[in-house]
Amino acid sequence: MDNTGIIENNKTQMRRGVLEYSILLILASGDEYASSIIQKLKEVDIIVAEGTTYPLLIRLKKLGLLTYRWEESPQGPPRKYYMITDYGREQLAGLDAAWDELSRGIESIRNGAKA
Amino acid sequence: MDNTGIIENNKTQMRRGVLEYSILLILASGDEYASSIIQKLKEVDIIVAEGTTYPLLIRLKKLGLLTYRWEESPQGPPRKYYMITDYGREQLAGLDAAWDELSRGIESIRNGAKA
DNA sequence: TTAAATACCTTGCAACACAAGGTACTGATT
DNA sequence: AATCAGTACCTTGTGTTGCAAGGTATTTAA
Repeated sequence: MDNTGIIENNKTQMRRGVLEYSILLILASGDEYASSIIQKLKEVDIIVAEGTTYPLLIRLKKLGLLTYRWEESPQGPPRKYYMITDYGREQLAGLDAAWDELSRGIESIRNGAKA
Repeated sequence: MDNTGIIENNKTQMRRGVLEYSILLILASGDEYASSIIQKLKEVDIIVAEGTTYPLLIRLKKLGLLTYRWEESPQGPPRKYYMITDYGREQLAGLDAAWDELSRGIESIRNGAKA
């Protein structure tokens, strides 16, 4: 049995849960296009694939959390800059709370587990 | 559009990522049976359904992270007490690291987002 | 024997991350 | 003008898995 398999699989699982949150957080501080979002996430070790990101951005747009505008690129095809909406900021506040709650929950179990 | 829908859905998503981790953490500090695990998770606001827990425990057992023993109950049917294995403890260490990494990642984005 | 409480488990559905594959624009090199 | 490399967008198919709903079994008490 491959030891790293379970861990790797679970890291993926953990990431899944916070992906939307992470993306909203990034966009809350400035507009970005898909590739730059992926890059920024990679920088903080939250690795995400293109095939995950594009559908997710489209979903968030449909939900009204994001909009976008096209912008010329210095090199290559135009970029789709995503922007967070007011509604998106509202929801982000809720996600902040959800993350805090989850963190507290895990910390509680962790400390309890030290017994 | 229902405001709470997105948040609720996302809380579920976040929970998903840490469920295996949470269960291993709980079992690391003592043997428990399914219903008591669910109860303990509820106490720290990590709500999980039976239909999620039973298949998950079975999966973790198949992976060799857990084993179980039957034990009589003071009331009602016998209980299946799950126990973490040595291998499970090894993997748990990896999950601890994964959780820390994820937390750090989110905190980084969050702080960056305050700009 | 019926009911309530506890505990176990399965089935079917829906959500969703990802690998792989595809399209299209730009600028540089042949 | 044709080709290639780099960048950027997007879709399809597959597999995993959380959950609601429904089901089985044991014990105790009325």
